[in-house]
This record gives sequence, structure tokens and C-alpha cells, in this order.
Amino acid sequence: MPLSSAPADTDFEDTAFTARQEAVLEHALSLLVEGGEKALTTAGLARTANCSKESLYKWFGDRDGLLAAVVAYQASKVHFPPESGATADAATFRTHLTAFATELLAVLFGETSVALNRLSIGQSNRDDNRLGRLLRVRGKQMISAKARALLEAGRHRGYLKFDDAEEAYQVLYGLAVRDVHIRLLLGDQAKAEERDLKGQAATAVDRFYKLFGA
Amino acid sequence: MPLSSAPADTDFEDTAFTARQEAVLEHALSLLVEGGEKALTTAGLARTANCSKESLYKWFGDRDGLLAAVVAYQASKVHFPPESGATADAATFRTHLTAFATELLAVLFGETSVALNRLSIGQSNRDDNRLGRLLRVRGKQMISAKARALLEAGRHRGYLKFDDAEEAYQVLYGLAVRDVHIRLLLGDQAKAEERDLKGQAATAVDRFYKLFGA
DNA sequence: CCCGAACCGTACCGTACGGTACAAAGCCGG
DNA sequence: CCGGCTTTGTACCGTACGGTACGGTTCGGG
Repeated sequence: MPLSSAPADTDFEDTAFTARQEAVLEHALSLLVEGGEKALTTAGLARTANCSKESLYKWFGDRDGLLAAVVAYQASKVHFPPESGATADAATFRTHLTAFATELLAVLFGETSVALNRLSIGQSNRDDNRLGRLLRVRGKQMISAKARALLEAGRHRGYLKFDDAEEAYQVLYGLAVRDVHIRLLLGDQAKAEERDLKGQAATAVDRFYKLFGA
Repeated sequence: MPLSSAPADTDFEDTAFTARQEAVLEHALSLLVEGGEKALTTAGLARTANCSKESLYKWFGDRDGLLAAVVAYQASKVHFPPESGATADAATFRTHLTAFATELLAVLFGETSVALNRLSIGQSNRDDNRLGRLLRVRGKQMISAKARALLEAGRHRGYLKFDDAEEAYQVLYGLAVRDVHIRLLLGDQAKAEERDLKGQAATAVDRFYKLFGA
């Protein structure tokens, strides 16, 4: 029972859920994916997941807590594998960079990511705005840190040349994602070429090297 | 009375609003900007704009129609000035391109744009999803068309080199916007440098030329 | 076997909000 | 001045949903 042991409103920094709770959150996630925020009602979730509303409120406090828990739970599932031996030589480094970009796109364009981004954005003009922060901190910042490490390693080995790793990462992000993410969020369908994540990542890395290659 | 003359559900393709209606929509917009979708209630808008709910429903049909009208109205206000003499020589063309990028950022990062994007995204997992389409067609596609024209002109004069204008534009978009847009949508605050739109646009164009300059 | 904790299912409450109805008030052409 | 419109303000209705209460059931420990 994470909520009763912690001071309860600490943005789920530490949260670990029980198996039952995770199962429920998984149901919540699927409801979100196919119906958006409106489809995730406490009664509906209780029915879908075969649990009682009372349990929901006991576990997550209120509906906002539930939403935050869903985001936190999904975020906890995403962890890029540690890049090992990524800088062996120039070619494998570039391969790893491309793989990273591919996985970035795969995460961003995945339907659960899209659903959660929609959810968080929809809530992001409220007083406190936990969801947006959660998604930024547990999502984007993790990835960005990973990316910076990779890029810095590349620079250290002389494969890349840049001043600010964060800035370089942002450029890579922009080259890979372009406006596809926002278009997906707005309900557009990805064009055929845009579904070829590896291809998209490859050209992005291509252009990235033209800008920051040593 | 636009709605009674048209078949009513035609996505406001032609819509023109009366002065009174525009005033009301302006109020709706300000409510949206500061409070998000939840803050835009029919009763609230009626009170704020000193009009009756009955008028709202007469004009816009239902709440969804109102939302669509807000989006359509705001979109109708955005029109990039026609670029004239943009291709006089290489330097002025580049200046115009930078100006375009700057204005793109200004629009995208403006608080009303952010509010409307949030609104549309929040609604974008509904059956029909007018808002997302509206925003894409009346917003992004207009801009993209403008950009393609500009870029093609540049290529024609030999300042740029690329195969697909759309693709080139997307790269420019990515270089300029990066992940700032989505971060703003998630409630993040733009960093100091990111508020220097001209600077951001300039470096973006800089990099763009490294990729597509002749 | 028994006790208590957790949990399920359901029924219930309060309220906020979308949508409608209506009386009173302004506005305008004749 | 009058009759017909649009608009306003208010009052009202129905409902969906967040949140709570409670009896019944399962399950693990003593």
C-alpha cells in the first residue's frame, strides 16, 4: 500500500504497485488507449477490471491520483537498455545512435504513449499539473539523459563534435520526430514512410552527422 | 446565421461569424487560454460574455459546435502575409526564410495556439474528431503550403537543393521546433534561450542550409 | 475453526454541467 | 405606436460521474 506509507501526495516519486494494482492500471491503460480520458471512469474501470470502486479510492486516493498512477506506472515500464560497448568504433557507434533514435520513435509513436500524452496535455492547464510534470520528468528527461550520455561518449571518442550535448540531442530529436508526434496527437494517421521507423531514424542520423559529425 | 444556411455539420469550412458572435468567441478563447477546456462551460461563457445560453445553442448547436467554432475562428485570424520579392538575392531569401521560421515559432508558442492545441488533442480520441482535423487542415496545412512555396522558390533560384519540398519543410520544422512545442503543451515553461524566437529561427535556418544549401 | 483484513459488488448521494423553456427587455420596419 | 424578431437572464430538468457506505465473500494467520 504505497499511499498509506508515504505522505500520499508526493507525486509517486517512489511508487511501486502490487501485482493486483498493476493489473488494474493495465486495464485503465487500455481504456485510455481506446477511449481517451472520458472513457476512464471509476465505475467503468471497476467494472472492466473486476474490482470495486472502493479499492480504487483506497489505492489511489481520487481520480486524479488514479490518472497519476497510470502515468507513473507506464513510465516505470520504459527503460532503455544500458548501451554497452556502444563506442567500440565509428560504425557501431553510429549503429547504436540509430538504434536509439529508432527506439525513441517507437516509444513516442506507440499508441499508449500517444494516449498518455493526450491525457497529460488535456490536464496540463490545471493548478498543479502533476501529469505533465510526471511525463516530462519520468519520460522525456530519462530519455534525454540517456541520449546525452551516448552523445558525449561519441564526442569523447571523436566521432562527433558539438558544444552542448543537450542542444545536440534536441537537434537529433527534431530531425527524427519533426511534426509527426503532434500530428499523431491531433488524431492524424502516420503516413506510410513515417511508419518505417528505422528508415526515419537512419535519415535523421544521416542529417545529424552532417551537422555534428567530426 | 451561418448554421441555418449551411447543412450545419460541414466542419465550418465556409463559416463567417457576426461581430457579436466573434466577440463571444473571443471571450471563449480567453476562458480557454487561462483555464483549459474545463473552464469553458456554457453557463460560464454566457456569464462572461453577457449573452444567454440560448443564444449560444442557437448559434453553435451544442458544446462541440462551440468548440469547433472557437478553433475555426482563431484559425481564420492566422494568415501569413504574402511573401513578395523574397527571392531577390540569396541574402534576402535567407532573411525571408528566417522570418518565416520566426513567425512559425511565434504562432506555435503563442498561448492561444497552445490552448487550442491542448483542446484539440484532448478531444482527439473521439469518434469523429473534428477539432484535430480542423487544426491540421486550417493550421498546419496552410503553413506547410506557404513554406513549400517559399522553399521551392529558393530551389528554383538555386539557393537550395532538395528533392521533396515537403520533406525539406519538415526538416526545417524539426530544426526550429524540436521538442519545445510538446513541452509547452505538457505545461513546461520555455527556457530563456527558447524565448528568443529570432535566435532560435536563425540557428535553425543555419543548420537547414548546412543540409539543403546549394 | 475462527478472526480480521482486504476486497468485491452494488446501491446510494451530491453536484456540476449540458441542454431546454420561458418571461421580460430591447430593437426595427411599417 | 405596434407586432414580430432577436437577445438576455433565470429558472429548470436529466444525467453522468466522482465519491462514500455497507453487506457479503474470500483468504491468510493463529
